Amino acid sequence: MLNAECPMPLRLGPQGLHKAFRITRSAFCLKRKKMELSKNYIPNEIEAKWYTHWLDKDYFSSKPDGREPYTVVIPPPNVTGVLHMGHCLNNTIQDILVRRARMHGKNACWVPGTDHASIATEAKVVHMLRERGITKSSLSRDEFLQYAWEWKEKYGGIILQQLKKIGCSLDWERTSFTMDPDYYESVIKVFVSLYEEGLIYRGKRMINWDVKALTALSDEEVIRKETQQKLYHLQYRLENADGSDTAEHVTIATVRPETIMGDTAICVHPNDERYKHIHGKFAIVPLINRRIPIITDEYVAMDFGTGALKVTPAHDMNDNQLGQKHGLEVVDIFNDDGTLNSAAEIYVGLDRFEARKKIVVQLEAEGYLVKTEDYTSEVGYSERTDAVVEPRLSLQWWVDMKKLSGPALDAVMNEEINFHPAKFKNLYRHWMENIKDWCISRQLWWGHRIPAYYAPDGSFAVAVSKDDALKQLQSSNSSLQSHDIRQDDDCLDTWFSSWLWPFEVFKGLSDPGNAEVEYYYPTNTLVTAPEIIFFWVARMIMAGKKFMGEKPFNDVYFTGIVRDKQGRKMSKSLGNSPDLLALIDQYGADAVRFGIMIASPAGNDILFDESSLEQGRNFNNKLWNALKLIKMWEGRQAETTPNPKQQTTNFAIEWFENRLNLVKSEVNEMMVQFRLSEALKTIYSLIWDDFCSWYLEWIKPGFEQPIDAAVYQKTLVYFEELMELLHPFMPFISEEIYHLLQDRKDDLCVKQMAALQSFDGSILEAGELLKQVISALRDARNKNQIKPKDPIKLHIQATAEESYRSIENILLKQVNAESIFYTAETVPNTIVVAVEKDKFFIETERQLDTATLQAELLKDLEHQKKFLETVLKKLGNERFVQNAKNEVIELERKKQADAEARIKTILESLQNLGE
RNA sequence: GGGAGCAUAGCUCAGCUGGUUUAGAGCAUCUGCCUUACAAGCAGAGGGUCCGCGGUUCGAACCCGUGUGCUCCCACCA
Repeated sequence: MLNAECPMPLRLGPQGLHKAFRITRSAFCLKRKKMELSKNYIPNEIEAKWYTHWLDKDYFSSKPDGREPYTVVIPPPNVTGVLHMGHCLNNTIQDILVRRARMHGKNACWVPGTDHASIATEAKVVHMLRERGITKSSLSRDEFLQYAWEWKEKYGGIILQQLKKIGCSLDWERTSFTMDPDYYESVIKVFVSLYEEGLIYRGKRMINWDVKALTALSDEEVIRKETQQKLYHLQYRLENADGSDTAEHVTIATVRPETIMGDTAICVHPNDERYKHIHGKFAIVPLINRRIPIITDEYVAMDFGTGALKVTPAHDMNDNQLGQKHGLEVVDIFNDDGTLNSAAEIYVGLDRFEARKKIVVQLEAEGYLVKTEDYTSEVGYSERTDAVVEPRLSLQWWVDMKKLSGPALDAVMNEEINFHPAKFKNLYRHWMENIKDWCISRQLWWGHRIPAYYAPDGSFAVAVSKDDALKQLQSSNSSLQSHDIRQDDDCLDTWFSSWLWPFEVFKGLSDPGNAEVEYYYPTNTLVTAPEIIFFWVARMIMAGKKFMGEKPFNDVYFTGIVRDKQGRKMSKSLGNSPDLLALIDQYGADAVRFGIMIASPAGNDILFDESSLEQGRNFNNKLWNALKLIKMWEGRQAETTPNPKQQTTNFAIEWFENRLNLVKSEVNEMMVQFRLSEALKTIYSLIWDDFCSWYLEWIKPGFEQPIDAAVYQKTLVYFEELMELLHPFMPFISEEIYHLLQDRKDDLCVKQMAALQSFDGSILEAGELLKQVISALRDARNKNQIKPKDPIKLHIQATAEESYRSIENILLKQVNAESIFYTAETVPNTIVVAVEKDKFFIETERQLDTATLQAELLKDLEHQKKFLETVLKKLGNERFVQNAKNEVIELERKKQADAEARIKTILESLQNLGE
């Protein structure tokens, strides 16, 4: 395996990598002077060299000017993040769009940055402190934050450095962070203004509680997973209203027996015949003997479990609603960390799942457990800590989403913002139409602290500063002093800052109307994963509309989710996520970019397979070898002389030039439609098939022969143009080849692409015909076991002889013919090959295997006859002839003529064989 | 329970507005080549009930209906 040693350490701090690039580059330049082109392409040094060069030249930095901007803001990765496949896909796509825009005269601006990721970062810091023997609870808020910033400065943002390895052309001077001072200020401003408008409120509601992170979670942060559980059937003794024993029982089914101490009712369906006789009675909660009422509600499903439901308003979303409806008592039996509190009366201090085990044992021992069933249902887990989420009643801050969602929904539905692929519009609409209020408070220290200030009497004020808050509070209590009031301890949900990202990176809120935001906003394209369409995309649209009065972007490109070969999502816990940096070292960044792009149309999940990286590496190598071939000709140019071979090479040039123009238009069209992988495929095939396999072979001079100087110069131009097309996708090798082809002072990275040119269809057709002829003749050689080295004599019976005379040279070497003759008659004892209306007779020394040939011909004849039949049937159909478009009918006539000609040839050939 | 999407070669996928479709590409397979750019390569080949069924149409991989299978999203049946 070719695994060149990495010239630089893999993981470096923020400054290290750039430095490493510089050192490598100078070493490389020294070596370069006497360097021959290596056998295979070796990417590592070349990639480091060019990235440094581009940075030195400041190509990625953007300032407002007279050009049209092309703006992309990076979806800010977590500051704790490490580059993985998803990032690689996402950022490669952005880089392709940005580089292409840069080469098309736009002022391309791609803004990098990171997200403070409150839960993830706080968890990392807590972990780091624990290793040093420090507990969070022993620290003051300020002390903790000091450690957190220390951690952020030291380890945070590694991912941004890693993006350089894959070639991302980000404007590094614009690197933003969601907790930069200006940004922080804007987040607070937004909170205050939404509060003043009545769109933010404080309320006690059921929330999703993360018992590990000790914080509330928004609905979107809860992952529901199918979980194997047990459904326990528990018997509750019944009492009459007067307290006398009925000697009856009611059996309920529950998956959470540890919550029975929080039960405050048992509920049955009012129409359930089985339970009508117990309406109005009371049940006794086992183990703790609390007396609770039997209530009725249509909410209960009669056909599930036993049809009787225990109601625990403190620990279940539905039970809470039932509780409110029926005025039930709320008994909260859990502490913050998921252990039982004194309200539980028993097993106090024990973890909820430990308590469950013990309670089940006790219930069974005391005869309350009548049945246990296996049961699978969806359980909520914290996205960040994977703890089972505990529904909990709690006082939190909320955003009223109803008013914000309207304009954001419209913007997408009326295509002011375009989704690619459009299918995500439905998903978006569904969510927006059923939107719920957003819980934005988090019980964390790392993040934007909620700007609410409390007076000792519990009243509070929301303001951008403590002083402002004090003034507000003093209006009702003039004796209040600054030291009397206390700021809310909680932080805001991370998304409450990232929803401002597309404009706040240009200080759209902290410095309203500044020249930058006026120029760059709204941004052009957002590239992101469909997973965060609600978390982020929807909220950015709301924020853009609300705070800037304008959409945040024109287009949203949704990538697929990168999965492993078995279709599983890549995740840390599965360990199926490959080490991206190791892959880059092994295959090269261009190959990785190629591999991940070649099979990933917008919105389709991609099954990651290393073989596509191999394909990318092989493509690099192909390019490298084409370069070597052309470089061999550099010193062997001959002045143009009028000789018969001239015409041949003219044809090749003319054909490729037209082909290039055609493909350029095609690629352009695909790029406009965001069909990136198709565009890459098209370029790949243009280079490998048309340029290398056909064009270069057609113009290739004989062994140690000179090449026509004009042809050579044209070839350089074509190769450069191919590199131009390829550059956005594979920036490193294309830049390298651009410079190795000729001594260029400019750089491909900022080269402006020429306007599209028209192409001549008839030349392209002639080229296709030539390819067909060559392939057919080669196939005939193969089938007749003519060794590649054995030359043939070729007889051509053509409708237009001249067209072959002008390309004789190409034909001679492509099919290894020693001579070409033209004939009007069938040539006996030859292999006959028909292409369109022309016939080719291969004369060879070799004994022909007539039996095999005959069998082949008969098979073909059969096929052609069948085909002709279907065509004739179609043409015989009056309604077809009446209704179909003229071109379609013409085409069918052509098919008919071709098939008939072909059948005739086959018959002649069979006759020829018989002789 | 509600919604969305997908089903094309052994595998991964293209196939945009129904007609250049006699359905393509890469990988894998087979045959022949170490031809002085490239064996990480070259020249070829084989391989398909376009998930089943029904319909619309002169014409369907494509549109409609239906069945089956898979995936994802949303939702409070303990």
